[in-house]
Amino acid sequence: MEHLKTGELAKRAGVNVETLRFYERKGLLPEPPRRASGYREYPEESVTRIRFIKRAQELGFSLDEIQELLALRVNAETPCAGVKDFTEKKILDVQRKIADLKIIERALKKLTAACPGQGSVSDGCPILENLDIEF
Amino acid sequence: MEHLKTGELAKRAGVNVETLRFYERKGLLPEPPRRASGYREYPEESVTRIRFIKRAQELGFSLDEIQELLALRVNAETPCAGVKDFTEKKILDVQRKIADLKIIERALKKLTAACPGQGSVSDGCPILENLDIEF
DNA sequence: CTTGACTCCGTACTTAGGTACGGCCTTAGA
DNA sequence: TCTAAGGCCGTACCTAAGTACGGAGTCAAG
Repeated sequence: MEHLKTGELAKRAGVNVETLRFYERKGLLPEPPRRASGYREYPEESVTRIRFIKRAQELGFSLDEIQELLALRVNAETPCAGVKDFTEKKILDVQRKIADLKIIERALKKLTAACPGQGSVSDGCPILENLDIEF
Repeated sequence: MEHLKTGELAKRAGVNVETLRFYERKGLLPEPPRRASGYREYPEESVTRIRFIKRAQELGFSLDEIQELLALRVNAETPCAGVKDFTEKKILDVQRKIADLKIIERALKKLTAACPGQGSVSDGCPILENLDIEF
C-alpha cells in the first residue's frame, strides 16, 4: 500500500481527520497530490510526520515552533547562518527542558523512594511534604 | 517585605495580574489571606509556585496535570498507594519526555555540527536534509 | 484630605488547537 | 448498478489558558 486516504492516515497516526485538514491549512502538513476526484493521496511518510508533530507538542513545542523545526529539513532558500543560529538556540532550549525535567524526575523519585505504598498519607506516608521543586 | 499584593506578585513572577485570579479560580494557587479591605496578601513562596507552574507548562504539562503534581505535597487524605502509583506513572512520563528531547537534541546537533555558518542553503549547506526525527 | 495608582469583582473577549456539521460527490463491494 | 462508507469543502463550534474591561472601593504620598 503506497498511498493513504485521509481516513487511513488519520487512523494510523491516531488523529482526527479534521486535524489533518487543519494541519494542512496551517502549513504543517504539505498538500498531498490529489486524484482526479479531488481525494488526497498521502505518502506513507505522512504518518511519521504527524506523529512527530503530536509528540513535539507533548514536549511543549507550539505548532509554530514545530513548523520551524520541520522547515529545517525542507526550506532551501534560507541563509545558512540563520539556520545555524536558529538551530543552536533550539538546542539550548531543548537542553534546558531536559535539565528541568530531570529536576522534576529527581523530586518525584525522592517521593516514591521512601514510600511503603501502604497506609494513608496523613499518618506515616513519607512521600509528601517533600516535593520541593525550584527553578 | 513579607506580604505581596497582587500587582507585586504578578510582577515578580512575570505574569499578568489576571492570571493570578485565574489560577486561584482554578485551584492552582491557594486563596491567600485578605486584609480587611479585601486585598489579597500573598506569602513570598507564591512566587516560586507561579514560576513552577509556568515552567511546567513549557515542559508540556497542562494546568490539570500541574495541579495533580502540586497536590502531591499538600493533600493529606489520599491513600498512600494511590499517590505512589500516580507518582510512578509521572516518572515514566517524564523519562519518556527526556528521552525524546534527547533524540531531538541529537538531530539538531547533527545539523549544526557540519555547518560552516556561511553561504546559502541551496548550494552547499550540509545542515539540511538531515533532520530525521523518528519516534 | 486629596488624588493617582492599585485592587476588587463579574463578565466578556481572545488565541491556539482542534472538532463537528451538513450538503454534496466518489468509491468499492455485494 | 445501487448503496453504504467515506471524502470534499466551508463554516461554526468547542476547550484550554489566559486577557481585557469597567465601575466601584482602597491606599499612601504629598
